[in-house]
Amino acid sequence: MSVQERKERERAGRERLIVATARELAERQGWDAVTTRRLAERIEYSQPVLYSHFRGKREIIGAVALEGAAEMAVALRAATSAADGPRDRVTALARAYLGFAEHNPAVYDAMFRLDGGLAFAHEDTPEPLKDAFAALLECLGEVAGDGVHPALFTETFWAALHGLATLTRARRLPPEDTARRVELLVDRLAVV
Amino acid sequence: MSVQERKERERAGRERLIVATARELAERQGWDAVTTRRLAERIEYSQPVLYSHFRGKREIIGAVALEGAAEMAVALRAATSAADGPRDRVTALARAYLGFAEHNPAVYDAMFRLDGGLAFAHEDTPEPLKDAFAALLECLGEVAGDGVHPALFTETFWAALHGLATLTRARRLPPEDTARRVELLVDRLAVV
DNA sequence: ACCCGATCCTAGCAGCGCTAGACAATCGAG
DNA sequence: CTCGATTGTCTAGCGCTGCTAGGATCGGGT
Repeated sequence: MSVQERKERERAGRERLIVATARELAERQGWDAVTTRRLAERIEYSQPVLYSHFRGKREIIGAVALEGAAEMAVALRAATSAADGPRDRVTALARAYLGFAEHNPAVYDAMFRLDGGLAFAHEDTPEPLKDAFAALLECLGEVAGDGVHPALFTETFWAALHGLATLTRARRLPPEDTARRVELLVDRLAVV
Repeated sequence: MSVQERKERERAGRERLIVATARELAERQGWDAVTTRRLAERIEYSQPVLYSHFRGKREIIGAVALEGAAEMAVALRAATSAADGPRDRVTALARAYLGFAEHNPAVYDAMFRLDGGLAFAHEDTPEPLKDAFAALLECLGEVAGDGVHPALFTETFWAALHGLATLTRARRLPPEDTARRVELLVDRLAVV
């Protein structure tokens, strides 16, 4: 029995290695550089091994996305819990969100830009994604204002942050004024 | 001399054909389906002909993006000019923007999600892109509010719309509540 | 009528995601 | 301890991608 357990542990370890390697490679050289061949070479196995863990490249992206979602949830909660008062909490949340997107662009892409084969806004959405949204909701629900559904407010605020994150990184927006845009967003959207 | 002119006309016509075909194919089957081979086959020329007009696939995407930007500017101005009062104008603008993104997803992707090799937020940004931003600015500058730079306000509002457009289309947001999210956005962001 | 330059196509390169089938290592039964 | 079955891994290859070198062909100018 322990032989089987050891094998399963090794398998799980290798799966983590695949995800971590894919993430690192994507973060360093972009997702285009994450090819099954390169990935296989880095983990020192042949290509088909990847397909014994994941159905394809899509699912690897999805795995990175889930890992990222869990980390983002932690980062957001850490930022909000360190701030006093609803307004400062929202500002801290927004900064933490954009900071995460800026410092983990490949992970952010895996979560929200690429197709990782994950379900969103469903009952069968994976737990880490629901939890990341919950982290947003916990903070933003406080400032939705009267007569506005907290989830709807959260979605809208999130969309605004997502727009800032993606347009800035795609050089569609000059990065210098990000702080002022965030300030404007918080000032106008949050009811305190 | 007229021979040369005829040839140039024919060349220009073929270039338009390439762009239109790429756009149609992308709109119908997604950008992944727009391969140089398929594109060449549809215009009834061989692949290398594409490269005598554009440096590569990237530039073809860029050409579609420019065409789309011009159309979007027209659509936005048409929507705003049909509305009375700043508030209704902003609502109309937001709806027109999201409508354009929804009905021309491939063109929208070419403009804002894919790399078409175009410069943004620069002095050497192509004219159609600057003009599309100008169309936003004309309407949104009115409602920036005191002490807020119109361009900064426009960028922020635009980012929010972009976030809604992309997250909705990527199924990250349920599409039913789009209208309410827009209403919330206009209510809170625009100063009337 | 001929030549020469412009124009276009055939063929091919390296790399992609993914998989069939061969091969080796390991396990359980006799 | 040996043998067959199972499991795990690799080599090789398919059809596709974006892109390009080099040869053929066509048409205008002399």
